[in-house]
Amino acid sequence: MSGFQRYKKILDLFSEDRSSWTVSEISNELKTPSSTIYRIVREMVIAEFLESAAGSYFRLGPAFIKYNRTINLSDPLVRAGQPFLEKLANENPIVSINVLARLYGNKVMCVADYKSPFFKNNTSYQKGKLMPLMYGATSRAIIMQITGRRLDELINLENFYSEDEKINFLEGLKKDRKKGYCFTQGQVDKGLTGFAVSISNKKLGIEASLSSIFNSSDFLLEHKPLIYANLTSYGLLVEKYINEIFNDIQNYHNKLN
Amino acid sequence: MSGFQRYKKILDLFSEDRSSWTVSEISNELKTPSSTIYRIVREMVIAEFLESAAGSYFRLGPAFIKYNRTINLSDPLVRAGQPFLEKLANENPIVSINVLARLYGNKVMCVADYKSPFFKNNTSYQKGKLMPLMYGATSRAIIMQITGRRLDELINLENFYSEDEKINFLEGLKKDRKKGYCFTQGQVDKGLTGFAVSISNKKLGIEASLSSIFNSSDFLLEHKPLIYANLTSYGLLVEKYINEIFNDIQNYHNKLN
DNA sequence: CTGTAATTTATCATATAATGATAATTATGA
DNA sequence: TCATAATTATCATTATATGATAAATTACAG
Repeated sequence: MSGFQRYKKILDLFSEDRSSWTVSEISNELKTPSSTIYRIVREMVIAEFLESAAGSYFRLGPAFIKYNRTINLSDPLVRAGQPFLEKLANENPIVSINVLARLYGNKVMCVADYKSPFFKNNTSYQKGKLMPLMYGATSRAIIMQITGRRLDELINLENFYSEDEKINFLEGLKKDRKKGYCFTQGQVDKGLTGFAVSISNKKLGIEASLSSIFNSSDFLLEHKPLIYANLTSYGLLVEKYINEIFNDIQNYHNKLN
Repeated sequence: MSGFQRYKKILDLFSEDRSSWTVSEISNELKTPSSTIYRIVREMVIAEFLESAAGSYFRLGPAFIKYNRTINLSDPLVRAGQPFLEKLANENPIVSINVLARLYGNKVMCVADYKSPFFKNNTSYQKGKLMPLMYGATSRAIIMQITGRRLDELINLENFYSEDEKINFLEGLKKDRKKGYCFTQGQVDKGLTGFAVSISNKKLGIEASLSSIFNSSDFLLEHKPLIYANLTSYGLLVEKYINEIFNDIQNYHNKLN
């Protein structure tokens, strides 16, 4: 164990299911003497990456809340897109969850969402949760904008049942790219139907999507044109704002130099 | 620079105003050779605490979103209280922002909030933002539950204009403790009025508050009884649920051993 | 309140890792 | 394509982490 790994290995023990650990539990789990763990934990407590809780347990600290807030306030995708999610929900013909998601490594992460007031179900795309790249409209609208070697790399990380399935997937992707949007039913969550368009900004390295998710039971084919029109127009709007934010950032940094 | 500080110093450069840095900018700012910074940044990129953006800039990475989500899903205060914020908003006589906040070090941090659909203003208590301990009902309901040496320590960290002001503050706190709730107007945000009750759980080390914040222009004295009744009853409910969660956690850990 | 066990901190010789100057390689953009 | 900037690799030197142990502090049952 060396460098940042030393700290990360400890942080990674904390999960939704197991959100508090004692030093001796960590020590056992990582097979590392507790004097060492105590030292490292203390460092992270001082830095607020951990905090001590009752009964000599430790849990993740407030630093994560703080940095997460910084990301939210400064991420061009969130800044540009967040304000439109509610409007999009209001203009959709049926109740919906509306999601901004982006590529992180080889996974997709939702970074902002808005749910219509009377939408009852929950989608798996929750803010901060990593989702598979190959299923659902939200993810598909992201991967469909990627081509060439980059796409190959990502595709090769996935386990397809067969070569045929892989070719099939790529064919479908190509068609969606032509159509300009993705439409899937029940791929990620049973009973939910998703629509998505791509959002991208090369200069900022943003590979993302804007999607609306509906109850399959509410959804009728006649809704499709309006949903598509809404997503497309808001998608373009978000990209326009991302670009403006990029210019702001550039100007800011130019001023500094 | 050593230990965790090495990493934290870099992370702390990133802020809402300056959310992307190049290696050479970091190198200048920290007066550290860029070969060293490159090595450290690379480590953090691998760990997803940083990610590279366009134009050789780096920004905070997805790890923070992930860990923040873990905190949200597992924090007993959030888990117990989040579901009630919307209900509280609906039962209040006028539109409101409803906030769960807790003590972190010597600051107060909002960990969950719900805003009535038609509430226009914004409060300074945003999720993840650190707020002063001495102003506003939200903070006051937290500090008023602290006594003895702990209170002295926290009070001594604050800069009061005079000894008189300090004594005054402590007197007011005592009165609020007796009343069972706090009520302030315009202490943090002009034009906003706040009500708050304490939330605590000794076993879990939770020192927190539940508060409702209103537009001062909407607020009438006749609203007070209902607001107070709502806050008190939901406050007790939240504490009850926190306790249940504590028992769950205990059982879980007992099973593991 | 007291004694005891558990938790946390301190110490220190040794092993290990970080540093930074420099060179080599790899993107990037005109 | 070339030229410049960004990134990675190398390595001797310096600084830090490690972990066994002891000491101190805290928690808590009686």
